[in-house]
Amino acid sequence: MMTSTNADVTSDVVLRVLSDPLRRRIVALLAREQLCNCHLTEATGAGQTTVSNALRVLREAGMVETEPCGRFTYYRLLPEPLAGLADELSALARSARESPDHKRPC
Amino acid sequence: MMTSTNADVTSDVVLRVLSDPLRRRIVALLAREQLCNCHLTEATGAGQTTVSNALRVLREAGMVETEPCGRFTYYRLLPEPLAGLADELSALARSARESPDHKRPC
DNA sequence: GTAACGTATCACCCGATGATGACATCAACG
DNA sequence: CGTTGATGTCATCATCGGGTGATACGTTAC
Repeated sequence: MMTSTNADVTSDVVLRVLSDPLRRRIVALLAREQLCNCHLTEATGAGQTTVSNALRVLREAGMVETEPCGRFTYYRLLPEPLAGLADELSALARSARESPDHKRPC
Repeated sequence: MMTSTNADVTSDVVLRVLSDPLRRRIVALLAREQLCNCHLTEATGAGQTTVSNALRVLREAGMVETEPCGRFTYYRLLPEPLAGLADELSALARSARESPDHKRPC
C-alpha cells in the first residue's frame, strides 16, 4: 500500500528517529542551544562514534542543521519536523476524544 | 512543572510504541471508532497473531482500553498519552525556535 | 453436549539496528 | 610541514523486536 501524503511519511521518519533514547536525549539537549559532537559525547556518556551515528540519522531525517566552525561542527535543532509531528498527534488525540462510543459491528 | 519524571517515562514508552508502522496504523484506525481484533486484522492485512501482539503492546503502554463484548474485544484509543507526547514535542519545537543562535564554546 | 469462532499466549526464526573499534579526513597550531 | 585533536565513515558483532504457526481459552451457535 502507498501512503497518500508526504506529511505522513515525514512524521513516520521523525517517529522512528525519536524512538531511540540516545537520539531523543540529543534532541532535548539541542533544543536549548547549539552544540557540537564533543559536548554531546560528554553530556550523554556515549562513545564518539555512537554520537556521530546518531547525529547522522538526525541529519538525514532533516531534523538538525550542521554548521562547520573550524574543527568543530555545531548542530542546530530544526523545529518544523517536531512541530509537524506534534500537530499530527494532537489531531489523533482530538479525534479519539471527539469520537462517540461508536463500535463498528462485527 | 508537573511531575516531570512520570511524564517523561510515559512519553518515552509512547514514542517507542508509535515507532512501529503497524501499531501506528492501528492507532490511526482506532482514533475514529472502536474496533475489535477482526476489524483490524482485515483492515491492516496483517495476521491475527500480529495484530494481537500489537494490541498487547498498546494495552500495556496504557494507550488503549479494552471492552469485552461477548466473543469480541473492542479497543478504544485513549487520547491522553498522545496529547501528552504532542505537548512535549511542541515544547521542544518552541524551545528550538526561541533559542537564540547561542553556541556553547568548546 | 459438541462444533465453530474470536482472541490471547507461547516458542521460534530472522531481519533490522545500535554499539564498537579501526581508519580516513580536515582544520588549527607549533 | 608535521602533529594533534575533532569528526565522519566503514566493517563487524550482538542484541532486540516483530512476524508466524501451533496451541489454549472462552463464548456463541447448533
